Amino acid sequence: MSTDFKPQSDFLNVLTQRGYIHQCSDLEGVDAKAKSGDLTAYIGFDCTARSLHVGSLVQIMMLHWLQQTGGKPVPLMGGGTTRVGDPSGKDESRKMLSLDDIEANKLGIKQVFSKFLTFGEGKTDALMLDNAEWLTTLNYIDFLRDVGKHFSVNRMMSMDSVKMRLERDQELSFIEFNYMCLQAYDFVELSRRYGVNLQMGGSDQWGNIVTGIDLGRRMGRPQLYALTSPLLTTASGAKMGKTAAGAIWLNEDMLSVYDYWQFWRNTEDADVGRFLRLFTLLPMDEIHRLEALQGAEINEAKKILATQATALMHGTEKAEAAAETARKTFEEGAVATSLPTIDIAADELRAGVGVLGIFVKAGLVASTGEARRQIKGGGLRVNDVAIADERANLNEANLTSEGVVKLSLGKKKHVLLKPV
RNA sequence: GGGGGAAUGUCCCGAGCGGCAAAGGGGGCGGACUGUAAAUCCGCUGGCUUAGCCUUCGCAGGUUCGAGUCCUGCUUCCCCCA
Repeated sequence: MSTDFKPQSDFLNVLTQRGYIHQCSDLEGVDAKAKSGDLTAYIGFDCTARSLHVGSLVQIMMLHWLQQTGGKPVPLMGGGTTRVGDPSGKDESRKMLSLDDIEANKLGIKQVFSKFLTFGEGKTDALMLDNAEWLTTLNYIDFLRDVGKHFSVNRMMSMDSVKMRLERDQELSFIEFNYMCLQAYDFVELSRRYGVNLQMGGSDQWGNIVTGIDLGRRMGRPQLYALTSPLLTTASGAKMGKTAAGAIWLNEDMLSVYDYWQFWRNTEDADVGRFLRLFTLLPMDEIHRLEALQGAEINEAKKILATQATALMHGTEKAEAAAETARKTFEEGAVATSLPTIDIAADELRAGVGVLGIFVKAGLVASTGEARRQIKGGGLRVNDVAIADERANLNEANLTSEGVVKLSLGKKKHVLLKPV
């Protein structure tokens, strides 16, 4: 982003200081709107999974700050656009989701917003919308006549995302063009119906958003604005929140609070400051203090990051419980009974169960084959003792004084086995 | 419409004289070292009831003791000519 701009509004001040801004179509324009309390911004969320993951968290936080600084946030469910599918950045087209799946996903995704936004009828109350509201009733011919005539294919061809595909001889399907048009139309429709004047999103959405601004101008809407956040990667270049174990989901039924806390606790040193700004509400001077910590001391900052970020999502109580579980597990080496737990029938345990199967059941390894391999590499432990023999059995003798068996993969992943 | 190429381990990229569970990367997981970090080094990276068995190289057939590899047809993608 341009550097010498000095925002007047609280909104842009916060976003600038905390590093949320990658590109903006008109900083002065957005600033003026924000200052006059006249800023209504939306962000679209695809309904492709039952839960959003940390990749969407930057966007959610932007909506949060907008509301805190006097603007009106509008999370938009892509109930309509998900039926088409956004092919940007994909090398093969996404498989089509059934309407039932999309509905179910929508319900799952919605939950999370109430934790970050206040909904209601007031001026700065958040508004939850779904583009199925206007997209599903769209008539193709009408759409082409009223909206389609405003799209300049010439202009769309010159967009980076499109140009890149063409230059690389990569497939660019017709559906992708349509997705762009629908998203642009969303912006205009939101402007008409709800007075939305700003669309935010990840940096990969820039082209789509600007197309919307252009369409708004052609269709006689008041000036619309675009603001994107940087694409989040870790300091070592990996995509945020993607691990082999799975995405870092926001919904508790997809990822336990403890694992969510652990995700933040394991932040790389170089990311701590950035993440504190983006994913906590801590004041800036506190963040400056924390990110200045050196060496092992930075672990204190990581714990604060983890607890703060987890508290935003799951509440302070659960966040602190997760922090305490981690403290017992890692700092005391004790068995914290609050670790993720699976049940086993007491009779079954009495009879003895094979160690391979039980690690699979605990979800620590994907197959007995992987369990075997991990045992060879010294990666599986029972009550903190590495398993030497893959044919070993567990029985009541393995119960700790807490009445559980602690199963571990590596040094960080633990599951308790509890007889019932 | 004609001609030429491509599809490989269900994360990706990619080698593969008829003997192949299939080279090599990346990514991931584990071990060592650390600070639950990074970097580095080492191991692993189809499934199972594991001295063995089963399933994998776009799809369907065929040749062969034996096919990722050869033949035929099909599908999809790319390039060149029209």
